Amino acid sequence: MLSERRLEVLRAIVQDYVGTEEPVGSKALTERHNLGVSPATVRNDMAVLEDEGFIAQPHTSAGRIPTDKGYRLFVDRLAGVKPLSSPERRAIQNFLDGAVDLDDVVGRTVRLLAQLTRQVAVVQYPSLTRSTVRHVELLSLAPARLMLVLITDTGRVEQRMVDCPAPFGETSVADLRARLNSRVVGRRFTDVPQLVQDLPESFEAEDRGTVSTVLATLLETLVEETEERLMIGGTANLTRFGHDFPLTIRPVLEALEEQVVLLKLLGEAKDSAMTVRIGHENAHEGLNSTSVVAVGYGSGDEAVAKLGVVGPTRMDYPGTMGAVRAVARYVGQILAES
Amino acid sequence: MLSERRLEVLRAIVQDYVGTEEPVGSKALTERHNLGVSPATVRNDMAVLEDEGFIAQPHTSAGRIPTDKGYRLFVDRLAGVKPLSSPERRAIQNFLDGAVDLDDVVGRTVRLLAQLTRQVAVVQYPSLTRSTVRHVELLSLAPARLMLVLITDTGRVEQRMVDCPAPFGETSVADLRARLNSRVVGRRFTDVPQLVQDLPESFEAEDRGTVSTVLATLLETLVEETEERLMIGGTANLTRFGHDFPLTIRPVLEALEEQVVLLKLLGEAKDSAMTVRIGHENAHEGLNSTSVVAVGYGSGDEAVAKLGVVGPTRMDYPGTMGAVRAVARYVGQILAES
DNA sequence: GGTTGGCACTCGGGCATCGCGAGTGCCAGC
DNA sequence: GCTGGCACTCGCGATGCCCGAGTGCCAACC
Repeated sequence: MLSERRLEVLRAIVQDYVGTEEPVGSKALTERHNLGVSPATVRNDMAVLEDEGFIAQPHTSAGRIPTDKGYRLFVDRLAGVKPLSSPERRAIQNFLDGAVDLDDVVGRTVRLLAQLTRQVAVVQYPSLTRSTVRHVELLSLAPARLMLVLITDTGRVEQRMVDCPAPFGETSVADLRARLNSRVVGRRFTDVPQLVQDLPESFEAEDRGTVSTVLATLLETLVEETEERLMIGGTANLTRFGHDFPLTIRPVLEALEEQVVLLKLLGEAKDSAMTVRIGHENAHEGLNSTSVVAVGYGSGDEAVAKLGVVGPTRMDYPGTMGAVRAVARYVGQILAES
Repeated sequence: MLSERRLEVLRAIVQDYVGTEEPVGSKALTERHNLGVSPATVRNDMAVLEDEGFIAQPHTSAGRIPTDKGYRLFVDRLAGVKPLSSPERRAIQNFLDGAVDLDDVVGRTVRLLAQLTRQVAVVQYPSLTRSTVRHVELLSLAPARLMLVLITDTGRVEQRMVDCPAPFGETSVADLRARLNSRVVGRRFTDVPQLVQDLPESFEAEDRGTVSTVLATLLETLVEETEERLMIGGTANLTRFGHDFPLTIRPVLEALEEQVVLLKLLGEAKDSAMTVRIGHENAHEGLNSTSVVAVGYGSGDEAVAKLGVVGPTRMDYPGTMGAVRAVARYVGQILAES
């Protein structure tokens, strides 16, 4: 078990390294933090910390830098979440309040988060999985062609064309629309399949084919659109990483372009709790030298999607976590209002 | 006026430089292209080309590299547009054919273009300005709350909430929906305002307020959504730029994040014709060392939006132009079909 | 035992030096 | 107008050197 002071030394190392981006030595440490002991003592502590794998030297006779394990300990036990200043909070609220629709909310959130943390921001669109249906609309475009529009409680709208096997009259359209809505409005996506299962039977034989087709399309939309979309921003901040660019930045940009990777990344986080994945804790190789701070957000109690930032392992964890949490909270509010 | 051979020398320089990324000297030139003259002659030609500002030396006693002006001449007079191979064409078509909705089409197009050109791809969503209305839907969510859904011929769907000044019955909703559609379906957005101008008058006094509100929201949507959205991809390709990264890549990433800048960039291009803006021809400073190749695409004859790529001035212009043109063409087809 | 000052040692980064070679401009000759 | 020759330039990479920050260890001290 590490003594109190050694933890203190680790904390100091992390803080200094995050600030200066340079390996930190024993002398500099004692000068900047009054630990009450001499550099020699700190050196001994550092040797222990290195043995335990919390810090490492890039090369002999250089200062120490935290390892992933070191950051992990720092995040788990040494760092709190730094709350934002109240001007910052106000700025967030003002900025987000101006949004006109869902796209705008997400867009603004990304920009806000990127600016606040000076890192790459990732915001997932509210998932349809946990959403409920606000309305299903059915429009007749041609005798045998319908348009199906699905509106969710999070303000998302999806539409699909449906080619009917047989002409489908206006009254039938209205009928189906009404029955469909009476069954699914306010219900969860996951519940919809069983709720509409027996619907074709209640129609005339000639219309059953069309009704089935419409339902199939609806279910397909629910499934298909459950795969989530997301928006990223602040990639220019990647250039602040280090000076050994090409190698560092490349794989990160590549990873960021693969939505699947990002979705998995965010998805791994447990529900609404804040998750921090450090360096090699990220499954994806390209992100081995980055940390991901993510948290769920939602219009109610439940998280409907995640948002977070991707930055160098050498990041200001307390500040970043504070910003991420605050933004998630406000976005949740905005969504609940609309 | 430059002699035929000098133009040939310029072409050779551009081609070699694009291929090798290194300043090209007189000797190497004569070895790789059989110009039928000696290095000494080429040196004289190069001196002239340099005087005229088409090429430059990074430093004394190094080879020459093309200037923006040199690339311009190359693009205008020396280079054709390289058509894609037929396997490539087939691949494009297959890839795009799998798209399920507009978002998907745009997303696939971006990825395709980025992959094909190995550069940063930018695709603008089909503009609403030139679009026509396919359908307007009006749903009653609560006695005094409506949802307005607008569907365009390019498959885009926009929706807005409308809070009515007074309760609005179902029959009135149906009435308004029908009249609205009979007037605007198939018409251009720009024509809509006058087409619906006198609509409130034909309603009962008690409903006029609501009708006006709905119309106001509709017009607002038309205007608001005329400001275009776009999608970018392939930013990882920026890392192939040069080896002097941070300085080069940073401003480009920043510019790419500002949608306004990009929209202006694409917008500057004349209608559907292919435009190439080289280096300093780009108004935005961050893009001074990049070239933009853009072209309009559309579902019919007219361009409804632009797409293009952003890459280093040192790019394979014929190949890039070929890819951009081909992709634009196929996307146009896809949109026309749906 | 933990802490401290002292000391020899290590090693990377920065800087000046140097030689190589690609490339140039110019000139005289064809 | 083209060509071969030639002297010159200059950036780049390799080499060697020094400096200083930082370390590990040890003996002394509390």
